[in-house]
Amino acid sequence: MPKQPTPAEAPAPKRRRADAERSVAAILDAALEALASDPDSSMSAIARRAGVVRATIYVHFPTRTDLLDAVMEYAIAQVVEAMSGAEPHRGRPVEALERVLRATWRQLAQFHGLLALNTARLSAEELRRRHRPMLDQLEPLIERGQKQSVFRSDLPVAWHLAVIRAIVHTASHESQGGRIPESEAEAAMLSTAISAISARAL
Amino acid sequence: MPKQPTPAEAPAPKRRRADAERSVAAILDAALEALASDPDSSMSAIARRAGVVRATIYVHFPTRTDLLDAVMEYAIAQVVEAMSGAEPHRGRPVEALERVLRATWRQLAQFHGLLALNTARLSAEELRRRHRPMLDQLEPLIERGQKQSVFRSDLPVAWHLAVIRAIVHTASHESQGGRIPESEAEAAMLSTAISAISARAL
DNA sequence: CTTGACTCAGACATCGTTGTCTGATTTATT
DNA sequence: AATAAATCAGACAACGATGTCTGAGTCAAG
Repeated sequence: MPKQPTPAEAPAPKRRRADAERSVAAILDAALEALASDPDSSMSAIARRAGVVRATIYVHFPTRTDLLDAVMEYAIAQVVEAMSGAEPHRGRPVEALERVLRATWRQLAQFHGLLALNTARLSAEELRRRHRPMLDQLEPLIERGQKQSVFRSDLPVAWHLAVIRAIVHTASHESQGGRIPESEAEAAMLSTAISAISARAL
Repeated sequence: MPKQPTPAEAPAPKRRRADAERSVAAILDAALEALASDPDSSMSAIARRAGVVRATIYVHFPTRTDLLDAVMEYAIAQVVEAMSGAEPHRGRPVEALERVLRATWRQLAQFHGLLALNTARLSAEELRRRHRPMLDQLEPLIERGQKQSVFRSDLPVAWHLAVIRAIVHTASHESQGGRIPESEAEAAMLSTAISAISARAL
């Protein structure tokens, strides 16, 4: 399947003016912020935050659902990039996990609110499908740790992944609520995550 | 402070007809179910599920917010009752924790959706204040475990509580999504929760 | 500089939801 | 059986959100 005659880049082959490109970016960023703090943010609110008129959003995203999908893809791409940048494959599993989580957790925290949104509007399967890219970054790492008997093997990988996700979100939640400072939250998250999935006798 | 001249029971001193009592109960139950599956359920939807006309809800709950508050109080009361029924104070900390979680987690799962609702409409502090009764059931248990060096003392109790809550929710989520059967989810939840908060050398 | 793409300002119809009200009917209580 | 309480059925206004449209103005690219 070689290149089509149309000189299309991979995802959005539309040729837009630099102008429009900026608008889309602004809208995406604004939507991310707005929806993270309130998943029911209206199009007006998003437009206002983006410094744009509401109708402009509809030029680029025909419907609210389309915008939501785009925002989700945008957010996940950012997280995946941060994760893979932390090289999950390198070094001993425990250290690799710490490295990845450290690099990721603040970002995940930022997008925390989006989860609520998506659990509401998407089926569980669909949601899982879209989160896949993030899990794919961690899954081999966990499996590697299991093979080395560093992580518990009596529980499925999927469970470990779910637990780690939950602990990361907990840390962001507790720190965002001012219950514990960010640095302590990070430390607590790391050590609890390790504890939770580590095999008994180290 | 002895009894007031008015023969008032503790919470709701209103003298209602048996009739109305049933309606309120039906509405509360319906709202619980409806909101758990969709936090944005409309009054119509709730009324329909309760086998009642929408106007009837407004007879007992002047506004949507009032209903939401009542539902939340109702749900929390149920959970607290289940928890205290499991006698958190009795026996060794690890076993007591297992007992309490086992008795509670399915119920908590049922109300899982309400959390999303309340995080949206309430401030973090207010939310925390209302969840207090549930935490109060667990807190002494965790502290007891820490004093016996069974649970980690290098992390605050509040953190342990948050982690436990997160793990329970994760279990309910994974099992509800059909990723693992309920019994396995329960086992995984228990053993992970213990792992997460236990001190290193048992 | 000229053209076409893009944005703005503001209006509009449509829809669903909340909250109120009325009058007729049923039901619990005594 | 009589009385008061509660529900029903259905209408209503008010509101906010989505999505569409128009016409005028602005900006990037050739």
